[in-house]
Amino acid sequence: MQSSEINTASLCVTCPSRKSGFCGTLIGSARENERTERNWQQFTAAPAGKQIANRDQIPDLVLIVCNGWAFRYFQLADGGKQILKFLLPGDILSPATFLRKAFDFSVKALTDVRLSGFARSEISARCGLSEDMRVSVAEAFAADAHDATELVTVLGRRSAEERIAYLFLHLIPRIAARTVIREQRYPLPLRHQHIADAVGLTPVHVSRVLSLFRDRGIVTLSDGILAVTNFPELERIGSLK
Amino acid sequence: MQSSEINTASLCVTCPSRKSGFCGTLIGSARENERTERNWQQFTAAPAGKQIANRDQIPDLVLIVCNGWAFRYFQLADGGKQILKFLLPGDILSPATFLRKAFDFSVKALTDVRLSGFARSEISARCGLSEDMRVSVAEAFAADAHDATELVTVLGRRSAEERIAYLFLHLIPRIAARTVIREQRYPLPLRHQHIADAVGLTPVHVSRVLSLFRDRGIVTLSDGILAVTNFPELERIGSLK
DNA sequence: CGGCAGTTTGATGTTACTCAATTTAAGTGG
DNA sequence: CCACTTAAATTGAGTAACATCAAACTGCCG
Repeated sequence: MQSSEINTASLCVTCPSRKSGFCGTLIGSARENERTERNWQQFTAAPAGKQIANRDQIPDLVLIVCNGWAFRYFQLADGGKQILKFLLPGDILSPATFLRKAFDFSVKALTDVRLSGFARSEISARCGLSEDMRVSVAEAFAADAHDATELVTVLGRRSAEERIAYLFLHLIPRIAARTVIREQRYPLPLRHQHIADAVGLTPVHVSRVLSLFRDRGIVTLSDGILAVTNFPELERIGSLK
Repeated sequence: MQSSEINTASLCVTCPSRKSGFCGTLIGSARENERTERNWQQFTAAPAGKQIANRDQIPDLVLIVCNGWAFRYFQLADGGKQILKFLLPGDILSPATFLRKAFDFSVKALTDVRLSGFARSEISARCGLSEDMRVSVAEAFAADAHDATELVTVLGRRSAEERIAYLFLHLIPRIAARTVIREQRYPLPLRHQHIADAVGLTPVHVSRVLSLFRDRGIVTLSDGILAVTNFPELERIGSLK
């Protein structure tokens, strides 16, 4: 089960999908690449569970996940969390960092992760030069906006089963774009608690729903592997349209 | 109770708040204004209840609400709606239209509204010229992202009372930026059904919660006026932090 | 006056939460 | 390899929150 990795030297080549990560035009024309390379920071490593970014922080770097999983979340006063998005290799921690803007959320490493960062000043400069760069930045915002629209709808209007099915359906293609999948088995390093925090349920109820899915032969989640046994049914339950 | 209005001729002047609407740099330097003016479309009027934009549609205009209220929503197959955001004068129907991208949602007029539109090609051209313009576009995305983060958190983790209190707290400053407010009475043209669709409840339950708020002397909503009688308590209930 | 849309209220049902106990899995040190 | 520990998952029982259904009530407009 090889996992993909993004590194500074070959970002465009290694990035699994132009649509899902911010890498399409980050490395621009050949002429400019030399300058670009120098502006990438060294890798930063973080162990599983470590908080990578804080709400209200204003970093000078636009950070990207190179390896491993992380997640954006909003911390509640009562100790609860709402997970906003799971971050896979190629994902930007926060598009808001393109501007000189504070994070709206915190970010935590889910597995061990490595990050790379790019100076915001460099991005801004490039936006002045290249239409592709501007579009690329805007696309990053637009992709997040799209996800947010769907997530709001799911949380506002769908049942527990539908929420969890939606989460899986949303993650499956993103995982598949980054690893070789055999026999519909997707690596998914989530605890029940993470799923609960992502879809607005309790871990206890997540367990019950997953048991149901298992008994009905739809999906099985164990040992960090999501095995899909009845995709059409999963889609019927979790699809928004 | 005068209501504010945005019009083509004096967008910068009339717009109530640079932060809440997209108008800060839409009209750029004096030198360029003449060209800009010509590119604004005539007003478009829509009666209350009319659908203004469809999901999956790709318009050539970036549309802005000039007058009245509208809302973005996601239509479900089962007839349900999820309202994503209420649009007040100065708000862009969808930042995604800056790119050549389909709407992620539909938009409907809540009251009678007037709209104005700007050719996307014009915006793109200006992005090439002006740093302010680029920032302005990015700010529009970032503002929506911020709202979405909070809304997801509210829907995922808070009770009915908290959701409704949050909605009011979120709307109050936006209304105040656009009308003169006396005695804590805010014009709010929402039916219970709209509130329900916005925060993921049924209109029946919205009615019960509003009765509670009224009985406890927190807020009263009737005749399209939201009268706030105990703001600190409302804030205690609806605040996210 | 009648009709309609929206709100309110009551009774009942369902979903998902809470609390608590039990099981399973994964280490860890002997 | 085996006790011991600890985190996570499962299961059951009771409860709270919100939905659903239905009926009555209100204001408004023709």
